[in-house]
Amino acid sequence: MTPTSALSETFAALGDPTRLAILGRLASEGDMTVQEIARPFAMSLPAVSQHLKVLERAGLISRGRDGQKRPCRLEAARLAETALWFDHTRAAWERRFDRLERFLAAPQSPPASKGEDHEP
Amino acid sequence: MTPTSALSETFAALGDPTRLAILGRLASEGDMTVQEIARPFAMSLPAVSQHLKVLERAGLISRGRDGQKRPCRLEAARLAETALWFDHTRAAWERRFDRLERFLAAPQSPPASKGEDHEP
DNA sequence: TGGATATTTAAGTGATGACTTAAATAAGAG
DNA sequence: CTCTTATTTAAGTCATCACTTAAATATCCA
Repeated sequence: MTPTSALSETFAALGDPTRLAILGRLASEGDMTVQEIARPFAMSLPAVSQHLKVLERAGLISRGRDGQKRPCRLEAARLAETALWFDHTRAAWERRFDRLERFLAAPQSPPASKGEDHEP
Repeated sequence: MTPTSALSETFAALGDPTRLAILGRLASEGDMTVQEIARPFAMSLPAVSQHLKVLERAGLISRGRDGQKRPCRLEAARLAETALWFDHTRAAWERRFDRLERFLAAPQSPPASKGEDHEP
């Protein structure tokens, strides 16, 4: 569905503690202006503005306009869409296990697992 | 629970199309050696090896030893653990909506939403 | 109009990231 | 021991990233 490049761009946007904290705060406290978002961080306003641009490009937030303020809002839809990747990956993983189980349950000779020593 | 820095490191590891593809293949095809992993990619073996190191540091894969081969295995546990962030974030988001709804349902005057123009 | 507030753009810097090729290490096979 | 296979380390390059300060833009308010 979503092309891998877009997915990885979204994950890359999540791959920064500051941006993760911003999203967390938008989720629990609701829409905020850039100044409000910036307040708890020990960094300049432009730095925060740049983080917000990354989040917006990744589709994780949107911005409205309220006079001179640009309120930021979490985009829950993109969040949910991104979470799907984990579901799909886990599903593929489990499908593989099911196949393996069915194979091992068959009355033929067991196939002797190849990759040993997997807890160093 | 998981410190934000570790979470963001994991997301950063997911924020690359090559690594995302590697994980997808490990999920659906099972444990693979470095060579097998590298085969479909148009990049050198050391490049792939470096990607694997990133994934391992992020806890997303583990590696065993089978003679000269180092089979890579997806770490489903870390994957599930990472997916929890989405659950938590969505939960916080919904809690906020519940509070808002309860407030709006109260017989007092409605609070006039502040952030307008949120679909440009 | 002029001034204060909110936010972004520009331009630069140092660190990190994604590669490369060449050489090192590790282990199985003759 | 030597050859081949599997993987990693070393070292270097080029692009991107996370910031910074200074200046530009936009909007409100008197």
